[in-house]
Amino acid sequence: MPTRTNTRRPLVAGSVATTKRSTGSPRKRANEVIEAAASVFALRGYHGATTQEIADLLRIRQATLYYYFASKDTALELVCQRGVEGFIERANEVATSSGSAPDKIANLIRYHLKAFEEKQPYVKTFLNERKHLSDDARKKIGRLSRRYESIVQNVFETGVKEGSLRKDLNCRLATLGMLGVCNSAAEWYGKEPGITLVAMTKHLTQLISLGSQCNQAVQHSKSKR
Amino acid sequence: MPTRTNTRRPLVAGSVATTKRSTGSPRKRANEVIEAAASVFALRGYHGATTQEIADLLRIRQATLYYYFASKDTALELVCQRGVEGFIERANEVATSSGSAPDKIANLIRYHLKAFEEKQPYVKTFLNERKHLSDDARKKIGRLSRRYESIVQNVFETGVKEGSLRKDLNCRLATLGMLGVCNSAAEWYGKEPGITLVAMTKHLTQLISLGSQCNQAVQHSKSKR
Amino acid sequence: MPTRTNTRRPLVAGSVATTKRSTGSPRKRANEVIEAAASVFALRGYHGATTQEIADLLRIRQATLYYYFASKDTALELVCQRGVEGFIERANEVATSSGSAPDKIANLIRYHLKAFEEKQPYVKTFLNERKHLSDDARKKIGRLSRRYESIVQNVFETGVKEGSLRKDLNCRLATLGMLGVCNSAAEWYGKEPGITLVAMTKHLTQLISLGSQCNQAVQHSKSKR
Amino acid sequence: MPTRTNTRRPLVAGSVATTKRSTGSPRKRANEVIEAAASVFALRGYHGATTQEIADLLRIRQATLYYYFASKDTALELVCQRGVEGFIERANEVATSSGSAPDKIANLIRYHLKAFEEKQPYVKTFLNERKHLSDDARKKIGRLSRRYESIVQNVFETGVKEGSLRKDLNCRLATLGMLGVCNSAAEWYGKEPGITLVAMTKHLTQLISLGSQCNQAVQHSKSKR
DNA sequence: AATGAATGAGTATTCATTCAT
DNA sequence: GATGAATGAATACTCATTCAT
Repeated sequence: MPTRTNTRRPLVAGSVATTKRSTGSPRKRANEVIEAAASVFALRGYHGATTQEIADLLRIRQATLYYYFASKDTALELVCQRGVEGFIERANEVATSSGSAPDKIANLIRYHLKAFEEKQPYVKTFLNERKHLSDDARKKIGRLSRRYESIVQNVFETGVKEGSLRKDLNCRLATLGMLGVCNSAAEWYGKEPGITLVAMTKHLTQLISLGSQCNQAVQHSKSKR
Repeated sequence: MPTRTNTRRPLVAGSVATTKRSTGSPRKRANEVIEAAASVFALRGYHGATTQEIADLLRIRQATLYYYFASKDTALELVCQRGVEGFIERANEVATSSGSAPDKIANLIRYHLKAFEEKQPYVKTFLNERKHLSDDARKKIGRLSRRYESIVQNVFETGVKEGSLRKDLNCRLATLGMLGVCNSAAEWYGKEPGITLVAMTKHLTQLISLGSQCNQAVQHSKSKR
Repeated sequence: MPTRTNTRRPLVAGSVATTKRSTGSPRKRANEVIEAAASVFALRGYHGATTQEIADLLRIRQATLYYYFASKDTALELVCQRGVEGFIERANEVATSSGSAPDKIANLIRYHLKAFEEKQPYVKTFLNERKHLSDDARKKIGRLSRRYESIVQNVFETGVKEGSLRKDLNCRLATLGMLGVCNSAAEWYGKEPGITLVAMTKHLTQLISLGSQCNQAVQHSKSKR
Repeated sequence: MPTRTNTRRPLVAGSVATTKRSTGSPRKRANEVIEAAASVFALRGYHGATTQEIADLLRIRQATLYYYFASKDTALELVCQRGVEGFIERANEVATSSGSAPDKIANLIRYHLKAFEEKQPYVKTFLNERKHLSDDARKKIGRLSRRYESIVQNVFETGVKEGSLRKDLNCRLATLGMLGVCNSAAEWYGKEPGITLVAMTKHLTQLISLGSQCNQAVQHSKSKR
C-alpha cells in the first residue's frame, strides 16, 4: 500500500461517538467485526479463512469489512494483539505477589487457562497463526510473547534459587513445557467432555509444577538410548 | 490475491531436497517430492503453501509435481500419513513391554520426541494441518491418532491400577497433557539453543510422568479462586 | 484493486485549497471543491484519481463531496469546461483585432500560454482527460475546442491570403503544430528552471509563426526517404 | 510482492524455443500480448485500461495474461520501454552524421515522426502514461528520455555555435518546442485526413527548424504584456 | 519423466456512490 | 452542510490443475 494520507479512518479501536445504527454503537460493531475475524481465523487458519466467511458471520457485505479494518493482514494483527494482551499483566501480578514458587506456578497456570475460556479464538489464532503476520507485526508481537515467557521462567528460576523447586530443574525447558501443556489445551478445551477449567488447572498443576519437587528414580529409563 | 505483506524467504537454497537432483530410482524421486511438500506445509501451513514453492524447492516445474501426486490435497494426506505412521507401532511395543508404568511413560516420551528429530516436517504438518484434510482422509487419520492416544492412556490407567501411579490421576488429562508437552516441542525443537533430544526427554519425563507419583501440598493454591 | 506499486505522494500539505477552510460563501466553497478536483485530475489522471484524494485535499470526508457535485463524472466535466472557457473569447478578440497575421499569431500564443499560468490544472485536465468524458460531454466540449481551432486556423488562412504568410503554408498543419507546441508547455511549464512565460512566448513565437515567412532551402533533406 | 524465487519465468523477452501452438511461436505470442497491452493503454490510459480488455483483444482469458507478464505495472513498463527504444540510437546516428544543423534537425523530426507510424501505441503510451510507472521504472525510463532530449538539444547548440542557427536561439526551448510539436502529432496522426508522414515532416520542419534562421521583426508584439 | 501454455474459480481489495441522521 | 456506515460492481492477481507434446 502506498503512503497515503487517509481521512477515512477505520475505527477498529474506534471513536467514542455513539450513533445507534443497525446493531449498536460503532465501537461495539467494530468489536464484533474483529471477533468474527478471530473466530474464522481460529477455525480455518489465516490462509484458509476468507473475508467472505467473516462477512457472512456478521451478515454484512464483504466490502463493508474494509470499513473496519484496512486489510486481512491487519485484522490478523488485531486479533493476535488481543490474543496476547493481558497475559503479561497477569503474569506480572502473580510473579510479584507473595507466595512460594509452586504456588505462583499454579496461579500462572490458572490464569493462562482462564484466558482460553475468555477469549479462545483470539488466543488460538495468536498461537497458530502468528507466523503469518507481517514482519513488523510479528516482531512486535514476538517481543510481547517473549516477555511473557521470561516472566514465567523467572518464577521457575527464583523457585530453584529459593529451594522451593528442585536444584537440577532446567528452567528453560520447564517454562516451555509448562506453556506447551497449557497451550495444547487450545486444541481440546471445549471438546473433551467432562473436563472443566478447574479440573484442568488442578491436574495440570499436579502434572507440572509439583513434579519438580520430587526426586524419584525413573532415571534408569534415560540411559537406554 | 493482491497486496501480500508477509515476507517469504525463498526456501530454495540449502534444503536437502534441492542439492542433488536425484538421478536415482523413480521411487526415490517420489520420496523427495513428498519430502518437499512436507517442508513447505510445515513452514507455511497447508493453505499458505503453494505448489510453486514445492516445485521451486525441487527445482522442477510446477506441472511436474502432478506426475507424483494427484492433487495438493492428496499430498497433504500423504504427508500426514507419514507423520502418524510409526507412532502406534512403537507405542504398542512400549505398552506391551515389561516394566513399570513410569518407565513406560518415559519411553513413550522418548520415542515421541525422537519422531520429531526423524521426521519433523511430517509430524509438524500432521499436528497443525490435519484439520485441512478432506473429510475422508481426516477421519482415517483421526482414527490412527485416537488409537495412539488410547494406547498411551492405557499405560496411565494400568499404572494407576497397579499402584505405580497416583490413585487420583486423571488419566485422560494426563494423556492429553503429556502429548501436549511433547507436541509443543514441535514449535521450538531445533530453535532453542543447547537443548538436545536427550535433555528434553530427561526433563520432560521428570516434569510429567514422575510428578504424578508425589503427593505434595501446593493444594492450598487451588482454593484461592 | 490489489498491488499498487506507484508512490502517491499525499497532496494534502501545502496546496492552496487546503490551507484555509473557507468559511466564506457557499459558492466559494464549491469553487474550492472543483479546484481540488482539477488538481487531482491533473496530477493523477481521471482514472488514477480517487474521490478520497480530492476530499483529503479539502480536509473533508469523501461523502461530503457529493454535496458539491453529482458524480466524479460531472466533476470532470466541470473541470474541463473551465479548462476550455475563455479560449474562444480571447481568440476571437485577437482574430477580429487589427494587425498582421503574424502579429495575431503571436498574440494567440501569448494568450494560450497565459491560460496555463492562470488555470494550469484545468487546462491540463482538459487536454489529457477529456477523452474520458461521457459521450455527451465530450461532444459538447469537442465542439468548443474545434471552434477554437478553427478561429486559429482562420488567422493562418487569412495571413496566407493577405500575403503576410508564406503561400505554401499548410494551414491545418500550422494550426495543429502551433497548438501542439503551446500545449506541450503544459508538461514542462513550471518545471523548467528559468523559463518564464514571457520568454516562452517570445521564443515559441519565433519558432513558429515567423518561420512560416521564410523560404529556406533545407528542402533537400526531405527527399531522402 | 514478496521476494520469490520463481521458476516460472514469464517469457516476455522470451525463450528461443519454437513450439507451435495456437497462434505461433511463444516469442510471437508474448509479443502479441504486449502489443495488445500497448493498444489498450494508448486508448484508455493506464488506469482506464482493464486487463480484461487486453485479454479480450487477444481472445484469451484474463488469467493467461499473467503467464506473459508479472503485473499490469510491468506491462506498462514493457510498453514504455519499447516506446522509447530506438529514439536514442537514431538520434545519435543523425547527430554524428555530417550535415548542417538544420539538416540534422529535419532528420530528427523525420525519424521522430516515423516512430509514431511504426509503433504508435507504444510511443503514445510512453508519452501519456509514463507518469504512472513505478518509481524505479519511471526513473530508468526518465533517464533514457532525458538522454534523447540532450542529443537533440546538442544539435541545436552546435548549430548556434557554428552559425547555422540564429545566435539568440534558446536551445532548451527550441528542443522542448520541437519535441512538443512532434509529440502532439500523437494526438492527431492518423485522424487528420490527408496528412501524410511526408507532408508532416516537410511542414513541421519548415515550421520549426528553418524558422530559427530568419530574424524577422514581429518583435513588437512581445512588448504588449 | 517433464513441461509450456492455458484456464476456472476464487480472493482480497478498491472505489464511487447512497442515505439516514 | 456534513458525515458515518454501508454496499455493488468492479478489478488485478493467484493458484491448483490440465493437457498436448
